[in-house]
Amino acid sequence: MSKKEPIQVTDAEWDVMDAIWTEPGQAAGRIIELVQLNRDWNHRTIRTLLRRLVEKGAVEVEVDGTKHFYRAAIDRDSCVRSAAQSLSQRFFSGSVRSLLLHLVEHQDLSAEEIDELRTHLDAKQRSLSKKRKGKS
Amino acid sequence: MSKKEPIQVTDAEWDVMDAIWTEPGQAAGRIIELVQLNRDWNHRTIRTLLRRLVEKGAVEVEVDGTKHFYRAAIDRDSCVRSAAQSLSQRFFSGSVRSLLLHLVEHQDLSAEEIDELRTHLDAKQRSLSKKRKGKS
DNA sequence: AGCTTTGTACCACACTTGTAGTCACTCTGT
DNA sequence: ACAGAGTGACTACAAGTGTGGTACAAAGCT
Repeated sequence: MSKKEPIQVTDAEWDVMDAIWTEPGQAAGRIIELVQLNRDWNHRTIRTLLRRLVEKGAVEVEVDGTKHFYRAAIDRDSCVRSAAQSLSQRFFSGSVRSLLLHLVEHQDLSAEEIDELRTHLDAKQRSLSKKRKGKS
Repeated sequence: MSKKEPIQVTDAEWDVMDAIWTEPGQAAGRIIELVQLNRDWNHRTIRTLLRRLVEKGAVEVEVDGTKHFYRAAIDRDSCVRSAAQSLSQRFFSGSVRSLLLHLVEHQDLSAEEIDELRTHLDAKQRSLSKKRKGKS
């Protein structure tokens, strides 16, 4: 019975999460390096963000003597999923389908991207019907 | 040379935006009614949110004597678009295509939804190739 | 052994956000 | 004309965020 509320990660914190997802189990020094590839932040700032992520439960620490090693406690894919869900919640009263339709309609997609998407949809549909057959 | 930064609307404020998008050009009283259909907020709170939205430039006021009439200065579709973009920015280094692929892969879609999506993709692709032909 | 670097813990501070309260004015019904 | 309801401007205030400073211990270099 933990994490009922989905852990609210802020914008700045995402950049730290990214570093941790990229190289799990690193100490603060390395994480700071990684983050600083993208953001021009003081190492103090990044340490603070790390601490807050740990407090929030988004990141776990393994203490070894004096050093702390960090790894994500939340999975990247589920973060994407829940972000997408909150987006569709906000604009399409929860319908991911509507979100997808909107994106297809309003974002500029190249012909190749459309093709790729269709390929994936086909695969998805095949696996769906297979599952259905096997199930019922 | 205005609005370079995309106007940061907060969660609570979205609910007010929704009311304004639903019935544009209403006075505060009506907007408060609309918001209160969904949220149990004090009318003070909603007035504050309205004021902040005006300050941010997300909403425009037309003053008529003593009353103010509000209408959105930003378009709903572009809000969805930019939200989707910031989402793909965060998780897919800006690629909306990757976001779409991820959604198709990881969100549960029914067979009907997949069909619908494919139909839209087809239409999209047709209009694309038409445009390409007409252009170059 | 002492100084420098590295690392963690705690503190600071302004700005934003959620959630309202107060003041002052106007409109409306009696 | 006055009381009460509606409306807008300004104020409040705690929690959350972005950004970084201080203090102090351990580790490593000279």
